[in-house]
Amino acid sequence: MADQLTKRSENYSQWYNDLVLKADLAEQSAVRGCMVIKPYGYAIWEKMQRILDDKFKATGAKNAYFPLFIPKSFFSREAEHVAGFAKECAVVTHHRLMNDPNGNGVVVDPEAKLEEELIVRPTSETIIWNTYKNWITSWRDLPIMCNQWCNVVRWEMRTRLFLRTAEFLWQEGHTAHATAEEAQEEAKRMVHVYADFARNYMALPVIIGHKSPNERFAGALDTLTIEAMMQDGKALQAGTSHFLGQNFAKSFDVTYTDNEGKQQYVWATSWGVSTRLMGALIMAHSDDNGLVLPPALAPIQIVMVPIYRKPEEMAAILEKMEQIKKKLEAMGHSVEIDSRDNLRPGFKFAEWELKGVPVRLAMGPRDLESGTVEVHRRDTLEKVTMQLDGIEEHIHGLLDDIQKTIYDKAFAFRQTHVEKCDSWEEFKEKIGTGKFLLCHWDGTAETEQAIKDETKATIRCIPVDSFVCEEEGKDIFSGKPSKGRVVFGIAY
RNA sequence: CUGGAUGUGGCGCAGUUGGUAGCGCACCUGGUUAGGGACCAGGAGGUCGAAGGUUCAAGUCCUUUCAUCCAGACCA
Repeated sequence: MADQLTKRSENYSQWYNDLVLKADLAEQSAVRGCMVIKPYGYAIWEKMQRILDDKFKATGAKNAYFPLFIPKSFFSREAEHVAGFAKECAVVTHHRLMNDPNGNGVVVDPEAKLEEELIVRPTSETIIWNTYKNWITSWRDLPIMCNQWCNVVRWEMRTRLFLRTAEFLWQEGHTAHATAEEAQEEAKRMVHVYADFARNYMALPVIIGHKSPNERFAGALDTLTIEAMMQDGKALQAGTSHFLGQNFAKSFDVTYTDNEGKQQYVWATSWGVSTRLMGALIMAHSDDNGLVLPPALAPIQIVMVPIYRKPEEMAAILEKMEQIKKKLEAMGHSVEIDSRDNLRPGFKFAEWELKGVPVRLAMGPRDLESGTVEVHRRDTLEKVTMQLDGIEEHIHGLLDDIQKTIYDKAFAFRQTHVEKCDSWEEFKEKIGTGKFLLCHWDGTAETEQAIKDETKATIRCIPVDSFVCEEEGKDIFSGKPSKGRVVFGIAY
């Protein structure tokens, strides 16, 4: 009996959850709101990490590591920042356990109360800026560009595998610059690094843009974002890069002496992407047969399934497969031969499809005789029988083609789900149907909030590289003058 | 925190008017199978989220509590 996924149309959330579980990516942990990332899921994350890390280093950033615990007092320094995170912080108050005098197991030792509570980092701006203070004295020390790969904790009320867990893995870059221009340039550069990664590796068309003041990172002067559209038409913020101005420098008193001998506050940026990217990957490309992984991120790019009756057949097929595998690996591809002999081919086909492996090769006695192999591509589910001769080159090209096809499909989907809208009535009707709407906005937080209250829609971004529309118009809600259109959507 | 629901072998579920647990999948053994999620036979595994109560007897009734899920508010 086929172990089918819930159809997408019925309940997208349920479908997504089933997908994550059944594709063996992750599961809910026994710890509230946390997630266990399983080896196959983690392999995807590792691949993402490796690619991103190389890109960061190419911009001059260096990896570092800062503490998990942040003294509570650090949070009181930057008012806006604490307001943004205060409601979702885990706090360490004690440092010791003891046996319960009443015999009820182990309890917290009341004697071991911390003088000052420690906050489990929800993000590291505060502790990093407290550290940067000691690293920066002269203009010659700048810029400083550090990135750290770590976990952070945000005590969310409702959690969702990969998209919003209490603890998640991410990368956070924190840079310090001598001038505002340089910092703004850095923030801009990093959002483009993210967009490039999303588009070329995740096969995810994203919109680059500025966040509206309401949606900005707590403590930022400007937040740049990449916004992706999922298959249900909802928006997912996939990465952000912030221009923090001098807010943190002033809060933590980080100054340098410029080349004229004057004391100046430094300018800051921070940028990050998280395991949420995996959620984006899953929701953007998967179908009812399971995951569809872009070859650039698939832990296994090619799987080979032998079909046989007798041991001699199996030996002969496996030998052929090993030859192909070697050649493919020499070309830089990851290959797996599924030689498990307790499972039938049909079962293996279904299982590897569920896991999203881009290309599957099947070879049986018939192929052995005719010198052929069956090539199946995950994205279109097409199957062709081909001559073995030159098969490696064909697969090499096929992987590129799959990568492109997945992107094109997601791109076409988004293009048909974005439209201009100039009537409030129309807006209310269409926004819930899984679309991004390009609308005029008067630039005020009040209007944005009013629209959100009434429709749940938020300004996903003020686009800068696609859907840019800087024409005069009237705000869709208030009717006040507007200088251009922004992207509205319902977000995850 | 508000509203709704659910907690029974690893997973998904059933359990009638209370009479101390059953099914499917998965698992183990043996055999037959193998080009789209195999079949037969045998086998192992739970004391029903937790605590308390009613009763001769509780998965089933009552009270309390905890946890999870869904929808809100919040968020990457």
